[in-house]
Order: sequence, then C-alpha cells, then structure tokens
Amino acid sequence: MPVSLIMAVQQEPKMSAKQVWDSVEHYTVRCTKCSKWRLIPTKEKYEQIREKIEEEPFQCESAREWRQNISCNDQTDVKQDDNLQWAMDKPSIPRTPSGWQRIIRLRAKGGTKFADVYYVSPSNKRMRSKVELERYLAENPSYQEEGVVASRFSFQSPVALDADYANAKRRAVSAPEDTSANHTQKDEAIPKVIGV
DNA sequence: GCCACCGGTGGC
DNA sequence: GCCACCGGTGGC
Repeated sequence: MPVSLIMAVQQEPKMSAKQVWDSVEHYTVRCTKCSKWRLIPTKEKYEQIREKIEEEPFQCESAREWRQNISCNDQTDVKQDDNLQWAMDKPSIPRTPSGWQRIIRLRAKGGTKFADVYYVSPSNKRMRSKVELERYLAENPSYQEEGVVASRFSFQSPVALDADYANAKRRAVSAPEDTSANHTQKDEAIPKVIGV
C-alpha cells in the first residue's frame, strides 16, 4: 500500500528571498479510492491531513472543504513535471506547533543526502536535530508550559522519488575483477578504497 | 547499512 | 563574522 502523500519541491530557492524558504512548492495527497492526486491549498492544511492520514484516509470528497463538488470523477490535479523534484512524505508527522515553522530544504543533486528538515522557533532560532530542540525547550520552559513538547516535532525527511537524486557517494566502489560493465562513472582521479 | 547529528567552511 | 549547506561518522 503506497503512502498517500507527496510533495513537489523546487530545486532552487525563490530568488531574493530574505528569509529562508521552504523548498516545497506544492502539497499533494492521494485519494484512497481512486488514487488520483489532489492539491492541498496550504502547508498548514497539508500538515493537518498528514498528521491524521492513517486514522482519516484522504479521499477526493475531503477536498470539498476548499473545492466545491470535487469527486473521483474529476481528473487528477498533478502530473509530474520536469522542473520539479518529487518526494514522498512520511505519514503521521505531528502538525507543527503554531508560531513555529517546519522547513524542508533540498540539497543539491548528486550529494549524499536529499533534504534537510529543520524547525524555526517563534524567536527565530533554527534547530537542526531533536537534540538541539530538546535543549532549547529545556532552556525555554515557557514553551513546555504551552504544551509545546519534543514529541510534537519530527525531523523525518521526505524521500525523493528520483532514486538517483542523492547517494552519489563520491567514494570509489572497490572493484575486484568482476564489476566490469557496471556503470558509466568516470574513472578519473578517484581514490582507491580497499575492502568493505 | 542507514541515518541522526553536528562540525566545517565557502560565500556572502 | 555569520549561517546555509554539505559531508562524515558513530551508534544502532
């Protein structure tokens, strides 16, 4: 059963944005009945759907909240587009506490990783991991009093549909005799690595 | 082998 | 000097 969430992410940040931009441009969810993709109008709505997707499966009729009369008979909202990267999100990620931002940043193609997730606090502090987040919450107890606790955060990254986007380990594959026609990697100046 | 975490640094 | 971005790795 495929996970029914997907996001289209742009490769380059919006030009001249002073603040850091989320790389995600469109939020989409798949109808459990007809499997068509429906655009979700806002990030907030998307996060709300994602949080409960397993208890409350999404279907086209759910989109009537923002689109009158939409049904499975309407054609799909999105087709994959060459200018965008597509990624599958994890279900059941808690909705971002109000006043906070959960930001996904794409990395450059060909690196070791597809994307980074980080949170920005209402006071504009940027956190890169659960450890940093918990430390920050401990140092700022007022958040916890409001119910903003560590369990409401998740650093789970979406997964690129393009399997070749990342993982381009620049490490040479150690190649004893038999990997002859494996791939077309340039063999220029790659340090030899021994063993596994 | 994977990935959460964080140190390093290039570009501003 | 800052910080966005990336690579490396320790712990599982």
